[in-house]
Amino acid sequence: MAHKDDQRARATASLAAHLLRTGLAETSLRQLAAAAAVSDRMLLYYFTDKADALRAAMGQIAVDMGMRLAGAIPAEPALAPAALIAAAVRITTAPDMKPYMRLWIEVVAAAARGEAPFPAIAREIAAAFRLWIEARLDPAGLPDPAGAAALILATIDGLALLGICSDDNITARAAQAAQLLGG
Amino acid sequence: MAHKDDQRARATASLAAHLLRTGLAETSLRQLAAAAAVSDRMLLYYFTDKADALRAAMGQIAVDMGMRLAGAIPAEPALAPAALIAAAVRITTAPDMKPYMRLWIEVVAAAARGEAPFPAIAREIAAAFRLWIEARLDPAGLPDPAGAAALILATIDGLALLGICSDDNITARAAQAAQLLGG
DNA sequence: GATGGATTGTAGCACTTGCTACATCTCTAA
DNA sequence: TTAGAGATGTAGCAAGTGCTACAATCCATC
Repeated sequence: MAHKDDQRARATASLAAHLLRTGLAETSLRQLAAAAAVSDRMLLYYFTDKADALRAAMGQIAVDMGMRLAGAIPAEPALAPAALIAAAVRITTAPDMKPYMRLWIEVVAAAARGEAPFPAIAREIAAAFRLWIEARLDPAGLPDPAGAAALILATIDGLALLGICSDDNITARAAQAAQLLGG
Repeated sequence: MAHKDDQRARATASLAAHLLRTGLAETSLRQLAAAAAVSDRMLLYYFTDKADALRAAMGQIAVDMGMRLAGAIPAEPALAPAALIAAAVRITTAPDMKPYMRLWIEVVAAAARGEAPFPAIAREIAAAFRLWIEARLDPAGLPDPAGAAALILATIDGLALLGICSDDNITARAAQAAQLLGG
């Protein structure tokens, strides 16, 4: 049993790296198994089914990303909206964050399609993101801090989306325009 | 030949409606054929292959959406950024626009995955959107009007994305926060 | 009515999908 | 040393995928 848990953990890490590298383009059972360097038969021994494997990998990724963000912007002091936008955009458009943001867009789209297990995952991650922003947002003078936090999240996600279907130049200029709001 | 073109046009309209209704969740050849009320064999007679059928349907949808937007905000007079954001958000978050925005998100994700014919489609539509915004944006006092237009596009897309993975309440509040920027 | 192209149906191919039945192997506890 | 649980391989299933070969039908022109 210990061995099985161990192998499951190892496979989870491999799958997480695979998803960050390739997005959701190669997520058939056999492709996932190859990425984890096991047979598809064994993948379904470590995980109850394909959705379980994806769930585990996405959970790992969410934890990774959470630690990155927590380290990047401390919870104190709270920032004014413009400053928080500027900081958040700077972080999430950095090159090493790109795989995370791209995967995030794909997860949301899979959720829109109703493809298990992504609807639940997307809701969880979005909520966590939003609370993370809200915790760092100075509510002074804001009629609706939660709404403002959600708007900041939308702006970040929108920039990530733009990065997929526009060239790097115009995307960078949009990010810069967002940062200029923060002076 | 005329008959074939006619049938192709009819099928294109059916496929466009189907995509708006179901997104990209049901896009196998047989599902598309059922949506167009023809056999899969005939779908591949009207179109050269599946990608061609999707391309035609998406083209139709892009035209539809373009007309809606053109009618919603006239090209003159140009608006200040805040006012344009407010107007654009009001329009793109309206209920009858939701299917278009949801499909758009799915198309971008399919493009990220490299799934033909979506990469090309996504780039075309994003560019058209961006130019549409830029044409309505008063450049006075803006250091980079094109970058500002791209940011507005990102904000709109981000709100659409938020609408998929957050509840309606918080999404509406984010949209309202965006509109408040416009006074 | 015959001819020939345009149109349409039938049937299927080779492949991928998620998943499973069953046999075999390994390794520990008695 | 053997019984039994855990771990792994082999093989395959039923369903779905995009697409195609082939034959049949329709319909305008000669």
